This record gives sequence, C-alpha cells and structure tokens, in this order.
Amino acid sequence: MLSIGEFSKICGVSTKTLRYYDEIGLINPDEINAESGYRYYSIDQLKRMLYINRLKSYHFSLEEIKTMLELEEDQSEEMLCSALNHKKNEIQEKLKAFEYVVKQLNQDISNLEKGVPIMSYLDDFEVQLVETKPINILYKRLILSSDDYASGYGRYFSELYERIAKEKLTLLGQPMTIYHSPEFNPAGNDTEFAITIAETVKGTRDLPGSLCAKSVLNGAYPELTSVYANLMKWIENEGYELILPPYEIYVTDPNQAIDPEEYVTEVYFPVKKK
Amino acid sequence: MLSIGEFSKICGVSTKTLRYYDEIGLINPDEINAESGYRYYSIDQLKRMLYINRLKSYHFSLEEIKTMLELEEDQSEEMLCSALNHKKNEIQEKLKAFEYVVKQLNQDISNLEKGVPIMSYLDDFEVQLVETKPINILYKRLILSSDDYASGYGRYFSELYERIAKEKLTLLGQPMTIYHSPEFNPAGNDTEFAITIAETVKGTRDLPGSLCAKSVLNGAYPELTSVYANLMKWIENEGYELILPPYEIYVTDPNQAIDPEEYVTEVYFPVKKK
DNA sequence: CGTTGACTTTGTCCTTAGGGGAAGGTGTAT
DNA sequence: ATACACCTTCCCCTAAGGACAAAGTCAACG
Repeated sequence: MLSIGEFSKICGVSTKTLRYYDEIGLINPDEINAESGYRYYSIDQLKRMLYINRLKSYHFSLEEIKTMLELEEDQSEEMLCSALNHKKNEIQEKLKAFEYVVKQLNQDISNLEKGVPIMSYLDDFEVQLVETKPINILYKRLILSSDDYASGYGRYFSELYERIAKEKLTLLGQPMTIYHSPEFNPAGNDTEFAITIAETVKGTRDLPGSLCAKSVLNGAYPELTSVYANLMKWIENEGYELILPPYEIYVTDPNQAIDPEEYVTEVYFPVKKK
Repeated sequence: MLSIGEFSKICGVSTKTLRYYDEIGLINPDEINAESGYRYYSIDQLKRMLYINRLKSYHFSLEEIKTMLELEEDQSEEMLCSALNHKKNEIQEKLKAFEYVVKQLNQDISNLEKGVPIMSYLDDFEVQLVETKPINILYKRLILSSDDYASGYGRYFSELYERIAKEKLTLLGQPMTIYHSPEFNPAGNDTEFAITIAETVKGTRDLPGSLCAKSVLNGAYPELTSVYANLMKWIENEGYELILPPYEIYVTDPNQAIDPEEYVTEVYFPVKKK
C-alpha cells in the first residue's frame, strides 16, 4: 500500500488533487485507516490514475472522465471511441481558432511596426445613407446562442430555401438576418432569418422600407461588431436615431464554402432624423 | 448616451459583463445617473470596448488588458508590440500542444479500433534488475516547477557542462536527474541535475551504487509517469522496496534538437529486498 | 521510551470571467 | 395611471484545484 504522498509522486499528481478526486469519487483510495483517516492506495490503482491523466491530457472534464470510467465493460469500447473522436473534432476546432488568432496577431503586429494603431481600421469604414423599399420576407425567428450562429446560419437558411423550393415560391433576394434582442446575451439572442420572396404566404411578413445607414463588411464575421459600433457612431454624429432592429444581408452565400475572409455582408440600420 | 442594453447590443457584450467590467474598472460608464444608478455609455467608449474585445480574442486576461489600457501613450507602442509577440508565442506553444494531443488521440483511436485497450501499453514495459556502481556527480539541486522542466533541462545542464568545460573536468557519462520530492507538487519539485565526472571538486557528491530496477523509455517525456508507475508495480510484485530517490539518465541528449519521440531515457529505482 | 520532524488530516478562503435569478426601483409608451 | 420593458444591487454558483492553518499521526533516531 502506498501513502498519498508516494502515490502522488509516482503518478505525477499533487496530493491536493488526489484528495479532491477522492471527494468527487473519481478515484477513492483502496483503504482508509479508520482511526487516522490516512488514505492508502494500492499499486493496482496506478493504472486507473494514469488513465485519468491521459483523459485529462485530452481535455476531458473530470465529470466526463468519471462517466467514462463508469461505463460498463461491454459497451465501453464504442462509447469510448466515439467520445475520443468527438473530442478530437473539438480540439481540431480549437486548433483552427488558434491559427486564426495567430494570423490576426501577425496582422496587428505588422501594423504596429508600421506605426499604424491597432484600432485605426475603425475610422476607415464607409457609411452611406440609403432609402430601402418595403419587401416581403419569408422568415424564421428564434433565440439563438452566439456559439450556434455558424451552424444556425446553415440550418435555418436551408429550411427557408427548402420551403421556397417545395412550394415553388419566387426568390427575390439574398438571405438576411434581423437582430431583435434589446441587448446582447451570450445564452441566446432573438434572431430572425429571412429571405425576400414575391408571394405572400404563411410565414411571410412585411419588412418596411425606410431610410437606412448602411455599411459593407468585407471579411469574417467576428468583425461585425466593429461595423455595428461604427454605424452607431455615425448615426449619433449625424443626428439620426435607430428606429427599427438592424439587419444584415449576405451578399456572398455563407453556405458556399469560400474563405470567410472573402465574405461580403451589408449591414443596415433603419434610422430617422432626430 | 447609450443605456447599458444598447451599448451591450452594439458591441456584443452582455450587460452582466459590462457591469462586471465597471466593477473591476476595465471600462466605466461615462455617466451614472445619481438618483437611479443607471449606467450611460458614450459613443466614444465603443472604441475602447472593441479594443477590449480584440485583446480578449487574443486570450489576454482582463488583468493584462487593464494594464495594457493604462499604458502611457509614449511607451504604449513598444510595450503593446512586445505583449502581442509574447502572446503569439504562447499561442503557438498551445498550437503545438494541441497538435500533439490530436496525434495521441489518433493513435488511441486506431488502437481501439483494432481492439487494443488504451492502457494496455502499460503491460509491455520491460524491467531489469541491475547493480549500479557508485559514481561521482557534479550536481545542481533546486526546486523546479513542472512547467519549467523543458527550459530547466536546457539551462541547468548547460551550466554544468559549462563548468566542466571551464574547469577542464573529465566527463564520464550522460546527464541525469534525481527526484527528491516526497510528493508531486505542480508548484515545484526538488530536482537534482547531475553529470558523472572523474574529479572530486566543490559541487560534486557521491551517488552510491545499489541494486536498481531499471526501465527504458523510448519516447516523449509525458510517458515518464507511466514508467514510474510500472517500475513501482514491478517492485511491489517482486517484493522489493525503494530505498533512495529514483533517477533518470538521458541517453539521447535533450539539448540535441531531435524529435521528442526518439528520446531514449533510462529510469532507475534503487531498491532492496524487503 | 520519548522526542523530533516529516507526513497527513480537515477546514476555510481564493482563483477567472462572468451566469442565474431574486427583489425591488425606474423610464416611457399608451 | 398603468403596464411593461429595462435597470439596480445582492447573493450564490461554476472547474479544478492552490494556499494556507491548526491539529493529529507515523517512523526513525537517540
């Protein structure tokens, strides 16, 4: 039998961690001295501990690891395999995200070296004042969390396109989203996916025309908030006010698998003079 | 002036977060109504908020961001540039780590598909019983955190090699490390870097010879704990006990920039019959 | 056999970056 | 005037332990 310190040393896990794992039932000492409360681990428990370490290195949460350890022998193999594959995909996603960050960092660094302040791009946005005509949109409105935007775009626009195809409706414009949430909420925002069509059927509504401040984003979606901010600034400076929820029109179809940096998106803020 | 909800919507940050940032002084509303306590943000604050968002996307902590925002204008550029470069390196480290994880995952997945249990490699280690001779080592002993192992190896062995070169001492073996810590502690472990030499000078000591259980690791260092575990298991099973701190000998010099997976490391556990 | 020092126990508070929800006050449109 | 959307503060919660502190236990040494 090994004391907690010996066990700790062998498997490279602090005693604190071992006590914590005991507490949450991830790995309990084989034996606990009834009088002193000292924990004693058996040599055979090393394997379980090393397994835990490995799963931890794969970024599974302790909760997940616990579940994986409790799997019945007979089903364990498939479950495990699917869990590993799932985690692999997650990590590859993170890899991509990190690569994007490095790219952005490089851009900012090279700008700085040229003496260009990082946020100066904010001053380069162009804003136009346009008059939009009322249109008839087929829509789907729901609460969508910001994490699900990417997949949501694909899914809900597909639904709308499917209906248009099935019911032989007449497509009149690019896909768009309208933001109804009064504030930003990471848990979910009130979002309306819409496409302009000719017919007035169930599930369509009128999007009134109005004066709009419009800006065009060439690039990936994370930059959208900058466009929003700039439009708001412009509106304020020019003495306008926002009168309806803002919306975006996707000029390049996000379903087409092109480089995100080539996306073109128009942002409209319906306004009137104050 | 924008209410907290409006400001939230424009910059894609929840009101909860904005109140938190107010609390920690990252961005305070331009104006707070004295009676109602309502927060009001100015349009000009959007830029600061977007800057914060960008730095957040670079994985800076709020603490770091705060410091960066408080930089004086004149020194800000260089500081910022060095901070960005530093962060870039950090992220590239993480990228490498993730790539390694994916590789490991792929290996485990392919093993599982072949019906080989993930931890079965543990049963394949070979353990030999050897008698070591006493040696004279030039050493450097210190507390080293597990994060600093990689850089520590380079640094402290360099120091030792430098002394050997300067004082014209006679090199007799590969570099080794001896683990004195009674338990594993992520904050730092009592580690001794050593090299066998011929001369007895200041900073040398005797490493007594003894019976040792020995195992050889072919591969990257994260696998070391498995070797430790296996040696302990073997010792227990065969009726031995550990009598001195375990040590490792680096057969391939970790300073040579070869693929970590080709490293060869011998692990020794000094033992005696119980 | 006693003492020392190393080891272990439980307990409480702390960390990051906010999220959830309650109870109650405020702003504004009808 | 009232309804309702919006805002306030306050308190508790997260994951995975780390940092102590006070007190109890073990083993070795004299």
